[in-house]
Amino acid sequence: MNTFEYLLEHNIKPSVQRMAIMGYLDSHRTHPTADEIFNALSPTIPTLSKTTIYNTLKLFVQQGVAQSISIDEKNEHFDANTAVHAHFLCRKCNKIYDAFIKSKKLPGETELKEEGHKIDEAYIYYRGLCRECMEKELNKQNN
Amino acid sequence: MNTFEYLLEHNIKPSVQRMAIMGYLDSHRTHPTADEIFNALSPTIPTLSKTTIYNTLKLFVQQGVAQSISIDEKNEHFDANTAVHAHFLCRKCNKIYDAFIKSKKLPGETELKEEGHKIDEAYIYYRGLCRECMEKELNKQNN
DNA sequence: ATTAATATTTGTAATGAATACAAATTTAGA
DNA sequence: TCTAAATTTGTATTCATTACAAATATTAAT
Repeated sequence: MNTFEYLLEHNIKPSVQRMAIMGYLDSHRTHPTADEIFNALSPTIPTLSKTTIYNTLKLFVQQGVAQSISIDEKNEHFDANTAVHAHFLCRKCNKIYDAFIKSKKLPGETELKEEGHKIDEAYIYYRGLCRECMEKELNKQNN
Repeated sequence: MNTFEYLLEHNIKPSVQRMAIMGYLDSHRTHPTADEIFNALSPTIPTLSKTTIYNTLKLFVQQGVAQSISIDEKNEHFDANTAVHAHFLCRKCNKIYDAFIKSKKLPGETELKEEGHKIDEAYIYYRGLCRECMEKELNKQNN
């Protein structure tokens, strides 16, 4: 991805900080929090402020180059993938997994539209235990 | 609903506070926050503490008599309807609407299960502008 | 019934992510 | 270069939620 062009196309002036944050989000599809992004970029941009991270992420969401994920009640997570897709949070390791969505119609969508509501955003969240953590549990028992 | 029996059936000892909170949740399907519940019950139970509200709601969620809705990034909302159903948050009036789900399979669910993850909870959230608020906007323009 | 053990509730203090705000810096335009 | 606007920064604040320990209520045992 050409971060510079991509931001410009979405009416975001590509400052050093914004490029760095977008670049990080694009290359780390791990749904990082504002804090994680700050810790990752702080060494290379020593003057970086956490407020800038928050401001920029809010701007990114507004301009449609990132989506905010509220699957984790503690922290807000961010995703450079703005397409509607499902997220799965593992309660053990707190990793967030993606899942593609095949169907065009999402559950309840038709009903809400028929009632006259205008839908702007859609999120599908799952929580549970991921495969990796389940395997770890099994190994513990067998030792 | 017989609140007393209902709590007992779910291994929750029906104290005065718990009955009141469950009763409120059951009779007010408006997805209230902990604060709203506190303000509503505080007059009738003057000694009521906000910590009790939080403790009780957490217990309710654990025991499966309520679900927590994180559609609103400011506050956690609660719902006595524990069935999986979609929620729509109006960005203008902040009202949360329900929507029934017909299909048994939720988007992305099959993929996640095939990858070996165990799903315990599922949420479907929408955000946008509700019918009522859209009509208000139109009336403003026509005056 | 009294006492002891347990569970629940309460109030205050602490936490911490997110925001407000104003000063400092950078960028763009004349 | 100078001025205005935009962006960034740092600090202070907010506020929902949690931690914790004391107080109260409930249950069980003797």
